[in-house]
Amino acid sequence: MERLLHSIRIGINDKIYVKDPESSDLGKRIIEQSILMIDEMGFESFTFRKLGERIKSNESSIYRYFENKHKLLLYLASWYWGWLEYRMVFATNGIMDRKEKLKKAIQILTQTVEEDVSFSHINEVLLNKIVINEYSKSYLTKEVDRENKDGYFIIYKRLVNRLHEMIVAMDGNYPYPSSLASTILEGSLHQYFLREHFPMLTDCNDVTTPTEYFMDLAFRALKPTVNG
Amino acid sequence: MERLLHSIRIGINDKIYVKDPESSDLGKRIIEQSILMIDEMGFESFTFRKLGERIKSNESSIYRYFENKHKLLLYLASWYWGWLEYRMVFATNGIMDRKEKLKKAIQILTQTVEEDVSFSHINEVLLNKIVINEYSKSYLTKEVDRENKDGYFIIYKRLVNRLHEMIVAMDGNYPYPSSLASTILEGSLHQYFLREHFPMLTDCNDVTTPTEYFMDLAFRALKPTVNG
DNA sequence: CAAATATAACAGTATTACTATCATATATTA
DNA sequence: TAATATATGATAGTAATACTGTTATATTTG
Repeated sequence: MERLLHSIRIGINDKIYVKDPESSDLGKRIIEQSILMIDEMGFESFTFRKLGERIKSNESSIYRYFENKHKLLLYLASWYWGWLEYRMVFATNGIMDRKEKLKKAIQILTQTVEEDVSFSHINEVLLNKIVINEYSKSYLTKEVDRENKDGYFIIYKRLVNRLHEMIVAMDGNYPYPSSLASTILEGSLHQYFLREHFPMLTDCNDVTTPTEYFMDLAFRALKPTVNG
Repeated sequence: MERLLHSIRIGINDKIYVKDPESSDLGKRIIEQSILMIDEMGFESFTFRKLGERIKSNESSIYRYFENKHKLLLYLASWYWGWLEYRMVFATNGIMDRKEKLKKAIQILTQTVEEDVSFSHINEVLLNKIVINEYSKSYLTKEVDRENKDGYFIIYKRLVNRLHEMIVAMDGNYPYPSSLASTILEGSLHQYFLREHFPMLTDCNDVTTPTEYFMDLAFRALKPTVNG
């Protein structure tokens, strides 16, 4: 599993980038260091000029990979969701019991990436933090409909849909499977954020995880459908 | 009720502004027109220069009310949550039955502001749209802990806490009342956003509302506590 | 009417988010 | 190996942003 993950390639919509960052050493350094820098200074303070200084490359060279930092964020987010999707599909693959399958999916999707599983240039632990702190900014824009049309959110949508399908498989009578799926994914990012910055607004802490909360919530809401 | 709402004043942390915008005609025009402009062009494209042109005032005059547009957003958001809090407290005030009280609270908090109830310079319908599209940006920053310490999010926190208390009152055994409260508030903003831009990711549409979804979810999760 | 205060007008600065041009290094292929 | 294509680097430049500062002119208040 570990080994497999090291060599997977996440298929990202090629409209997001100008030149594929996986195709060169400079491209990989752009990805690697932008993750470190966005984590350190936040997306607002992060600029291509600063990134250029950091990787000892030129600002204009970075523009040859990404039109702007917004597109870079879309790339990082797509990679993250693609990576999570892969892990989820892999982990739930052999499970026949629908409840167990959904359980495993929720576990993978709402868990933090605790240990650094990365072998490559991408640090998934930091990328997870970036998604918690910055992902909303990638779609809360006036361009969201055009960018959605261009397929920039396709991996995220596919992931929500996979969860939706597992919910329907377990309880075909539940009336809000899509909303529950999107609530679990978005809500878990939010609970992690609250745990860090607004502990009064969450029950999640060192001992209780967002995973436990959403696992409990989902199975209070869902009742197994008797298979036909 | 309508009349009362027209004359209420939301008590907003005076560190958020340099000069109280409620204290002058220019201040009110800043609030009034910034709501219209942020709704039209989005928070990123909105600038004090443009606002100055629109209200035929000077950029530097606007800076005498708000340090920057981020603080203005915090002001608008605080006003919105304060207004919602007022409506919720008012609407649930006389209700003795704990389940009915919580129901009413969830209804007020997750409903859109359908009709323009505004009498004053604040358009609550547009403000609700702004909160859906921009609120996350007010706290997803590197300054969140300092700003939280300075009390910039106090009204929102109080609102989540009120909902938390109603949840506990109805079901004292439920283990995640804070998380459920924050999920309902944040999640309903998210479901409204999805309904508008990612309809595949939600079951909410013209006939099904986020209110129905969260009402159903909350009461699947909670079971009345037998009063002692 | 005088004094205080609020607002307007204008200028100026550092930074951002790019775009453009040209030079040079490296890789490819003929 | 020379010619050529491609990638990257260095440098300059532009319009816009996010302010700050100064001075002039209204408007309010005592």
